[in-house]
Amino acid sequence: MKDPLLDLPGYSLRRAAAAVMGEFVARLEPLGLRLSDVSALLLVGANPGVTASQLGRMLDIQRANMVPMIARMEAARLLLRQPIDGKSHGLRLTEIGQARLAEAQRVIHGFEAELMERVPQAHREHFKPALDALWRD
Amino acid sequence: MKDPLLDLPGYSLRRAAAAVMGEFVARLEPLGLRLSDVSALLLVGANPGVTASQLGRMLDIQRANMVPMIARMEAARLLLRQPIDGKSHGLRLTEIGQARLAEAQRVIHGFEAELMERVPQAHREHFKPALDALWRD
DNA sequence: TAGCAATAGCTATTGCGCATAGCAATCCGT
DNA sequence: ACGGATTGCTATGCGCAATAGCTATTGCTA
Repeated sequence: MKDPLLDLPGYSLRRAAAAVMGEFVARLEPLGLRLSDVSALLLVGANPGVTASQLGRMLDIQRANMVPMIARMEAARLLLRQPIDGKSHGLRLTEIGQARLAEAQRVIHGFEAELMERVPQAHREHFKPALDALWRD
Repeated sequence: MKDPLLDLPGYSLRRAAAAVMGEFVARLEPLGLRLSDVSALLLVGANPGVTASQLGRMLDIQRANMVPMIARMEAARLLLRQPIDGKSHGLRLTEIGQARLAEAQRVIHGFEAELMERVPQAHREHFKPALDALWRD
């Protein structure tokens, strides 16, 4: 059976991302965290007081889509919002949030290490730089 | 503003795939084709008579999700289903489907060329092999 | 300082891709 | 001939992201 897709780098990118993210999501499941939660957790942890808008810009997520995400994490007692002025709120991790972040970080680092192991050593150092060229200008 | 995500190869993979696929989808829009349509079009074009199940296995798409996809493409007169036996149908491109495939191939090849151009030359030859190691065993 | 554009947060809705569960009909190997 | 596997299908739900539109507040500038 011919498969012309196998010659297309773009298809390789798509399938590789799907496979890797699927596995990552599976490892996150025991923590009760979604993919998007983890990035927010990391970013709020590293930048206490950021607003939802700033977060959205860093993650390239629309403001509208930040709302349910923040609400869910707040409901899970992972973070809290404190008013900065009349229209902005600063986000900070609760203690629960910090603990969950620490767990997530263990998962992340283990996962990233295994990910890089799966890339043949000859290509390893080229992996991230090549990908970064495609989305960071 | 600190961004710990930028150090994670997995995040680079995710964002690169999203950026690249977004751009690709945009170029497909004038043709009235979805991302998943294109892969089906390519595969049916290269393998006339394949069944939806075989297609699904090649693309790693569940049988259940093939149904609306095939139905849509059939409704658009891109392909037709002819019974093989009492339960299977062979898929073939119509003339319209073949013409649309040819258009899609032009888009694809142009896009793939530009994609590889955006990968710094030093990393270029490592790009696809590294990705393929992550999803093809 | 008054006015106005930009910003922050939000609601509501939609689309895409993918997953699971279950069903009826058909095929095939022992 | 029978039972397990396969095919195509319905129905449904989840996660992520996009768009349009709204209110209130902020902050620049004329």
